[in-house]
Amino acid sequence: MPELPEVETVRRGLSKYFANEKIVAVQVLYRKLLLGDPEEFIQQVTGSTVREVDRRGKFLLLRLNNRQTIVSHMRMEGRYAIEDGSAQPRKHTEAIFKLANGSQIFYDDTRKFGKMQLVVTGQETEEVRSLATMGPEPTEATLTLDYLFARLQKSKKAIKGWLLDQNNLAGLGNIYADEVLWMSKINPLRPACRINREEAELLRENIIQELAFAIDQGGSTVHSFIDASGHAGHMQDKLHAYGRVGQPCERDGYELVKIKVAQRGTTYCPHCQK
DNA sequence: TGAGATGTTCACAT
DNA sequence: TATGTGAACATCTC
Repeated sequence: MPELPEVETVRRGLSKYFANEKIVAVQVLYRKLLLGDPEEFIQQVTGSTVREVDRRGKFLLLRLNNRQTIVSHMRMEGRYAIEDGSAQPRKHTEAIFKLANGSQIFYDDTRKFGKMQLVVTGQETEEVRSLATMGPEPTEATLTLDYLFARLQKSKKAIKGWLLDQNNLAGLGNIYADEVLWMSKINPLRPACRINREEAELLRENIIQELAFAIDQGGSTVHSFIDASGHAGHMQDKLHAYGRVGQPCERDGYELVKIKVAQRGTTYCPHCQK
């Protein structure tokens, strides 16, 4: 379940392995992976070179040398893997990029939710609507307290759901939303507009620090996430709330409970998250 | 055996 | 406009 830290980890892996190697062939084994015409995709990508790999929120942007960009979203279980030239497609392999150096990059997706789309470089926001409306990246410079607090005040939504909305800020998913709320001692059901400025400041710092820390840990391996070279992350061992239902809160020892907020499983401490 | 849970985004309903 | 719900899928658990 790639969230921002996992996508960033994959981005770094792909940057290294695509690294100016020509893509000599593309195989698409699941046509619905692609938004747009599959033939057009294959034709444009074949013979091109990935100059660099960018990221915006949970989207990967593979910059080709022919003024095209592959916009890739892994959704739930999408996964890139580096393989040698003899590797055969697996049950859920949806696309294969064969590189000039003989290696292959597989895109696998057990649940088939992930999507790829070819767009003209620079036209991403015109062609991918969620990129056009996406909120700021969660960094010190781009996620300001003034923005965060003002935007929180405008919404009555439960804070958990608010944090998951990529239009408010980019990159948080279910795992890290639970984590930053636990760290900030905020109840996931609290309406966004009921968070005061001091709490917003704390929330902001926790979001920025937690995501940076998770990237440093190579992401969380909870269900299927593995980086592009096949290594699991370590972040799952550092989580305080997500996946710890029934276990004692590390702060006060009370039992963590699981509820549903915005249709998503949400684990929190009812004693210290107010 | 089969219902329910898993989690991201979009389309649609209210 | 803002918010909520179900669908797109496959797999695992109870």
